Amino acid sequence: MKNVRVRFAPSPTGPLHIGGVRTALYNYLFARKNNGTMILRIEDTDQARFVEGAEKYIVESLAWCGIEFDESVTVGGPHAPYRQSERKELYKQYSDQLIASGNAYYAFDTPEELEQKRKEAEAEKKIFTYNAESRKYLCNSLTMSKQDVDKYLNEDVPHVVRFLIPEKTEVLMYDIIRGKVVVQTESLDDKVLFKSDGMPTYHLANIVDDHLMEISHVIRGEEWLPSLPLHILLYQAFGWEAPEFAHLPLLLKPDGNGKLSKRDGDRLGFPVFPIDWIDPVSGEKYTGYRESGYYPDAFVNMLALLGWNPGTEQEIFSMDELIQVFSLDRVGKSGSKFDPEKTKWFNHQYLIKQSNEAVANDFNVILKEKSIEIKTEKMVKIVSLVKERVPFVKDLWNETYFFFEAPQSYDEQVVKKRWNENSAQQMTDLATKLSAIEAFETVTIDQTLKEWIEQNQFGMGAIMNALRLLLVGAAKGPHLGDIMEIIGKEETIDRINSGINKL
RNA sequence: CGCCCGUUCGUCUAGUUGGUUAGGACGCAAGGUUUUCAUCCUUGAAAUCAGGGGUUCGAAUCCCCUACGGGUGACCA
Repeated sequence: MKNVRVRFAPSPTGPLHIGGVRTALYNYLFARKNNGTMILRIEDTDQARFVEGAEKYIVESLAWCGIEFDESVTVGGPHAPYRQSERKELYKQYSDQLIASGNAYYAFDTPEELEQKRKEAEAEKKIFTYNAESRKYLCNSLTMSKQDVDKYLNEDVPHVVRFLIPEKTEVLMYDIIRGKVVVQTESLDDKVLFKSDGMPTYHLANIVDDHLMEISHVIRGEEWLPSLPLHILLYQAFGWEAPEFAHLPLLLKPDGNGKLSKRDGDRLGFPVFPIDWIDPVSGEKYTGYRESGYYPDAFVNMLALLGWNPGTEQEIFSMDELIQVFSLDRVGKSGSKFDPEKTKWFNHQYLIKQSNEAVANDFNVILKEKSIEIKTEKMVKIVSLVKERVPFVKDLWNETYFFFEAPQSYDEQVVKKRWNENSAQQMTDLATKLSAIEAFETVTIDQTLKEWIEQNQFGMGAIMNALRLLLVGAAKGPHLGDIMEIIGKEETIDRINSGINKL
C-alpha cells in the first residue's frame, strides 16, 4: 500500500459532537495502524457560519481524547497552511483550470433568482435542480455569447463557477465499507465550485486539498456519500488519482429515529459533546464528557466500539491496543443508536482499573471543595474500600461521606427495621466495650465485637445493623470494622452515643 | 418526491468460503456470597435473523420483490 495519509477535516461551525470525534478517532487509528500520517485540516470556507472558538474547541477536544496530529493548524507541516481560509488564493487557479478544460462554467444567476425557481418548482411539487436540462435556460457561460460573458466578467458582475456534470454516464465508485456504488449522472446537479465571494465551496477546496496534501484515504461520515459521485467526477476532471473512500455509518439517537444531534443530550440527560461548550452567541451551555467525569480512555474505548468491533469478545481496549487491532473492514454498515448506559459501564470499568492513589487524588479535589482535609494515606485506604462501587469519582462522596462526618439523619426504613427496644441498651454496653480497646484497628475491633456478641448471645445481624445505623445513618457502606478504624475510637463512641439520644 | 445507503435479542454487536442448540456485552430478572448496601459469582428471560418469494439436500448467509429506517437533494459543510 502507498503511504497512508489521512485527514480529519471539520469545519469550525460549532462544537464537535461525539459522531465527529468518532470519525477523527477512526482516522487516527487507521493512520497509526498503518504507520501513516494524521492531518487536521480546518475547512472554514463558509465565512457566514464561522463560530468563534470552535476551532480551539476541536483541537482541545481531540487532544483530551488522546488523538494526535502529525500535521495540523497548530503543529504545522509540509503542506501548511492547514486552514482553508488561508489557502484561499490557491483555489482559483483550479477553478480556472476546470473552466479551461470545459468541465466547469460561469453562472450569473443571482441567489434570488434561483430561490424563485425553487419556489416555483415547489409549487408544482417538484424540486429545482441546476442540471443538464435547466442549465440550457439559465444565465451562464453555456447559454450566453462569449462577448457577453467577457463583458460580465470585466464588469465584475457577481458570479459563481459551476461544475458541468457529464450527461448520461454512470459514475462507478468503490467504498471500503459499502463496496461498489453506482450512480447515473442524470441524478446529479451542477454544483457550485467557486462562490461569488471569492471562496471555493467545500467540494472544490476539499478535492484540491486532499490532492495537494496527498491524502490516501478519505474516512468520513456517511452524510457525505451522496456527494461522492461529484468528488469522483472532480478527480477525473482534474486528471488526478482519487484517494480511497470509507463512509462511516452515522450515530443515531438512543430513542426514536434520526441522527444524533446537539439537543439530544439535554433532552435525554447525557453528554453529546466531548468537553463543555458555551455558545458564544446565545450563551447556552452544553456539557461534555470530560466535565461529567468520564475518563478520556473510557470515552474513546466506548466510541471505538460503536460501529466497529474487533471480532473477538474483548471489549476493553487501550488506545495502543485499538491501534493494534483496528481495521476498516470491521466497521459495520448500519447506523448505531447511541447507548448512554453502556457508556457509564465503560467508565466504571476504567475507574476500577485506576490505582487507589490516582482515584484518591481526583476525589481530593471534591473534598477540598467541601473543606475536608485528610491524610493521603487514609484517603487511599477509603478509596480502596469503595472504588468498585461507583462509575464516577464524583459519586464517591455518596459512598464515603460517613468517613468524614457523622450522619445528619437516619434512614427511616432502616430505623424501623433495625432499631428496637433493646437497641439503646445494647449499643450503650457496646460503646463501653469498644472504648476499652487499646489498639483500635479492624482486626481487634472485629474480634472484640464477635466475642461480645457471642457472650451475650445476641444476633450478629441485629447488632451489626443497629451499629451501622448509628455510624453510617443508613444500611450501606463497607465493612464496619474498617469504618471504625478509619474514623477512630473517639468518633465511633461519639456517634454511638449521639445516635442513641436521637433515636 | 428523486437519488443513495442500510435492516440479527430493548441497545451495541459476533456470524466474512451457505450446514451454529444463532455466540458475547450493556440493561433487565432470579439465586448465591456479604453483618448492610454495592461489588462479585451463577442462572434466566430476550432475535421464527424486517416480511415475502426464489436458488439449494440445506440460507441469517446467494438472487429478486416489498416494507421500514437512515442520509442527501444550498453561492452549508
